[in-house]
Amino acid sequence: MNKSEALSERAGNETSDLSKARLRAWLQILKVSRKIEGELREKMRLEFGSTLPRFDVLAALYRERDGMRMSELSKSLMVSNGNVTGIVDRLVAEGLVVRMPVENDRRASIVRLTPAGEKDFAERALVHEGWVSDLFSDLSSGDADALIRILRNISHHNEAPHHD
Amino acid sequence: MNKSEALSERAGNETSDLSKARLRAWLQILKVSRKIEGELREKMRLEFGSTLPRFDVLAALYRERDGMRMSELSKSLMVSNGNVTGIVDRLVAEGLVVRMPVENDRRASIVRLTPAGEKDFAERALVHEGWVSDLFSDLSSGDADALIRILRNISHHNEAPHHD
DNA sequence: CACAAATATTTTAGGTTTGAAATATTTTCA
DNA sequence: TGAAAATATTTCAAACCTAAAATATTTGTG
Repeated sequence: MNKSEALSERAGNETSDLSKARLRAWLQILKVSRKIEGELREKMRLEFGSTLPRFDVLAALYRERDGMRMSELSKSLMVSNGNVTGIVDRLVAEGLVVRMPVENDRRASIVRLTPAGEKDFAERALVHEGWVSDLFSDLSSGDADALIRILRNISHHNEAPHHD
Repeated sequence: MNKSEALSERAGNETSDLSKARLRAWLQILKVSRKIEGELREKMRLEFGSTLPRFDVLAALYRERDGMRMSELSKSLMVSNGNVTGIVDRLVAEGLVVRMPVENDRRASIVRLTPAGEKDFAERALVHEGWVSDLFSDLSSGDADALIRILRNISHHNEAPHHD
């Protein structure tokens, strides 16, 4: 705790100005992220008859054309294992991804895009980028860079400590 | 569209550098917001045996001590009506809020904190602010202000148009 | 007044999400 | 080798969340 923080602390449970500024920042992040997510969810539903979580899975698989394990997928998306199971099930039912067995490990399976999945995602990704750019049309190039820099700092500090 | 944007547009569906910067900014917002939300969810569960959505409802009601209608609550939290019904049901079961009839309008009801709800929330809010400040401990006062300014711009641009 | 339109909320169906338990398989090591 | 530990995934129960339909009530209008 630095000097000005220490000075502003009192008995009884008051909190510092810095702490309050950080709380405001967090609430603002939450507000923007909910608003944008809601807009994108609606567009996704109306234009593609699909959902954001499915789009996220397709995006991850599009970056790894040889496919990913379920566990890699859930780690990359930062959601639980059980969650990915259901989303992949639906994408399989839609014919956009397939599950393939892994040589020498019958516990695991590799998920990858079908040709239809690749084609659909490529189209959707372009449209999606346009939506985002529209929703952020007040964000200048400089502010975008500043935003990314500040948020990366926060991300890095909260990076999950990896086991060796 | 400004000159450099126009110059970087091509036939066929390429997108501008600015559009890509905005997309990166959005993905970074999403990443931070998921990470922080996950951390807070876990702390909320372990320390209070509760959840973020319930905390959010309590927070809204703490700001409006005379209570709010279900519709005001869902508008303020930016979630659907039906969603709030379930969360309030659970808070009622826990004894933290009550539903009261509205004079002259039997369709509506006012939700407000019980004394136990006020007491519990006041305690939790202090702890919560501490968690947030820790999670954002790399965020300087200046960066917090910059972040808030930039995000407010985005919020305002995407403000729901109100009906008169 | 009657009755259509508007409003406030709940209910419903379908999907997303978590954490924990269950299942299946592989690896480790005594 | 063979039991225990570790790993990969699915299943499960409970909660959250949305959009749309249903219910109940109030308001506006001919």
